[in-house]
Amino acid sequence: MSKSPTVEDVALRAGVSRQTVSNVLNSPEIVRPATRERVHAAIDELGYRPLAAARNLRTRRSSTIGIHLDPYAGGVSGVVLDRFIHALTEHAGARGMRVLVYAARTPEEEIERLADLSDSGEVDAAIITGTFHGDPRTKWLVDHGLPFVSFGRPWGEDDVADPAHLWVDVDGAAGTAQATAHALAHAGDRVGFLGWPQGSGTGDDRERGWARTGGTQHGPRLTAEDDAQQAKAVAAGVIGEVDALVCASDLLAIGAHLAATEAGRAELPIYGFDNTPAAEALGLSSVEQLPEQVAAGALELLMGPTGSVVAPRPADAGTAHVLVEPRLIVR
Amino acid sequence: MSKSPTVEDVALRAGVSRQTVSNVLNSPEIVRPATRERVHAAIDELGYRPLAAARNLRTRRSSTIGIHLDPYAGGVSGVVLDRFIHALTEHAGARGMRVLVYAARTPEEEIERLADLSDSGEVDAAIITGTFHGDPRTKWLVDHGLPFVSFGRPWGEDDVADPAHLWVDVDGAAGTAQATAHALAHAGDRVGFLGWPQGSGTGDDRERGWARTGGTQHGPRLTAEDDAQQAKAVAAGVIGEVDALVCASDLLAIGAHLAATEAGRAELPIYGFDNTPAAEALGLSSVEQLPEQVAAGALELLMGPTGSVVAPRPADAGTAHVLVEPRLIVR
DNA sequence: ATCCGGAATTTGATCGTTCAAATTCAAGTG
DNA sequence: CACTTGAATTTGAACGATCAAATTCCGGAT
Repeated sequence: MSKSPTVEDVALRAGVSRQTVSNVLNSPEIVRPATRERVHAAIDELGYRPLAAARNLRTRRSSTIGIHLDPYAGGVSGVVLDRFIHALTEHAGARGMRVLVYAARTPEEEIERLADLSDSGEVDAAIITGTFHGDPRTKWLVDHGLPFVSFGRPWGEDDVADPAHLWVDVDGAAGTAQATAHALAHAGDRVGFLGWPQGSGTGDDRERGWARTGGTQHGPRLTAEDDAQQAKAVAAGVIGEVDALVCASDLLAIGAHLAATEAGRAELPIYGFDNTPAAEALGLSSVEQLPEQVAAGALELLMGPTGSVVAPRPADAGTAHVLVEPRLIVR
Repeated sequence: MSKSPTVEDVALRAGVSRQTVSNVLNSPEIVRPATRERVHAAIDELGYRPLAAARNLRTRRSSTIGIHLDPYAGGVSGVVLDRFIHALTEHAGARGMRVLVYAARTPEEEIERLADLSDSGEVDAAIITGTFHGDPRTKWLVDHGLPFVSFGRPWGEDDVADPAHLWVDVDGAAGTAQATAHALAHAGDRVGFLGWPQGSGTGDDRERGWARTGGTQHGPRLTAEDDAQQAKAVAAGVIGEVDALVCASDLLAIGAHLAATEAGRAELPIYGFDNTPAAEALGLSSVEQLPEQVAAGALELLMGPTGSVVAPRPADAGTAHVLVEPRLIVR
């Protein structure tokens, strides 16, 4: 295995200078077409690829985005994050970006990782997930000057009119609203809601969609932790009194489904959230988050509509976020 | 934001030379303790971190491992890969390695990505998943000289005595054997097996565990594609004739569970594989793959028991693989 | 006092790329 | 034909770290 060719080797072969080769790769439009072709030919013949480290050193850019990998919590919803990361990787690749994953178990540890990656220049930007009100990570990132987008809005403030930073999210209320409307149209008036205990931004948001679509008028509102057995127990009490149940997560929906089945009402329409493989396997309707669109939105906020370098959009009112409308999958 | 300090700044501050600072970071043992402390103090005061690009350029190493991210196939088993990647990221971090993910939809596209990452020096090694007999990726990797480990053995040859490359895997047969033994001990003699159509290395391996533990003697052997509805249909025919069902995947197990429930035998012991959240939610027993151990094994093959640079173990007979014994989770 | 040898530290060179400035080229103008 | 102008191309320097070789330091033997 001989050592790989450098820009100099290509230049020699094409009868031009280093810089012209570099220009062909980075600013093709300023190179005369005939020259450009000659250089391309040389590149192909030698199988040349720029060494990332050298380029990164000179340009002080890594063209890499860091993203946190949640510890396995046992919850169903990890799937959404996984699909998001996958979509992000694909979109990033199309824009000449790479995706580096890092692990951390606490927000503090995550800040330490981010400091590593940022100061050593390994990432140009980060994407954080599962933000909450008063999240130390967002403050640190803003102070530190590392461009970033959060998947999940910065609950607590008016995050649309006065955003603290860039964010992407799924419009949970719109999702449960779709589910509720579908239930009202096809199942009956008594549409209940099974959600999480109050206080989580995401959960409250999803409940809002049900409430504003008329759910409160006829159906009960139940609460359980995100656990199938607990959901089953809670749901069991109302199976006879509802025509349908809208749930804040697939896990809750599975619990409700188990309760319905035991009560002999297996056909009771139940709507989950996240459209996980489990919901699909059980034949439950579910709200699909469309992680692909979220990923595209995140990159757009970080890099502009078509750019191939990180150039975050300013966090101005109304334009600092992407809110994706989810889609109900009926089964 | 002033520009970040370099090794020179630290040296100046500590009253030593560049190289000594470098030595403190890379070969602390050759630096006199007093000097070492002085340098460390300077590093802390300035908040210095080595610039990865510069180091990578000089050392011709990236300390990064590339791993493929599967496209979302809709299957339950993605969870295992996700947990594997998470564990890999944690272990890698502890050894000073980073994990870069890349996306590809076909083996050919994956080879193209690997060529990119390898030739541009962005990764020092790769981990590929879902290998099959005659996989073009392994041949390419071997020819190209990029160190790698496959998650999944190179089915087809005698991969233990005459391994073509390094690999890690979970002992599927051992897993179904555990499940079968448990069923025989607690449920009854008639233990059936619900697997995939013959021909997939993984599936055949899992069936083998059931067969060799005595399953064939008393229970039926069924086949379905990895789809809950199909599994349900197939299982429905034998619910009355078995005391337990061992399945090749959680998705099959869910299908079987649905069939059992409809037939009024909801309590029929059913064993899945992968221990996905869905199985947990439904209260099904399942074989847990222990992706954490697989990840540790992969790194050990690539970097030795404690090393912090990529130095793959030679692919010799008997020592070129790590086969993890899975664990049955009883519910 | 001088010399020796290993440990500790410093110096000079280099990795491959792109930036910034300088140079050459080609076409048009007076 | 010399002269301008803008486009195309080349040259020299720099990014920040580590390697390899050279140098200094220091205690012990002569």
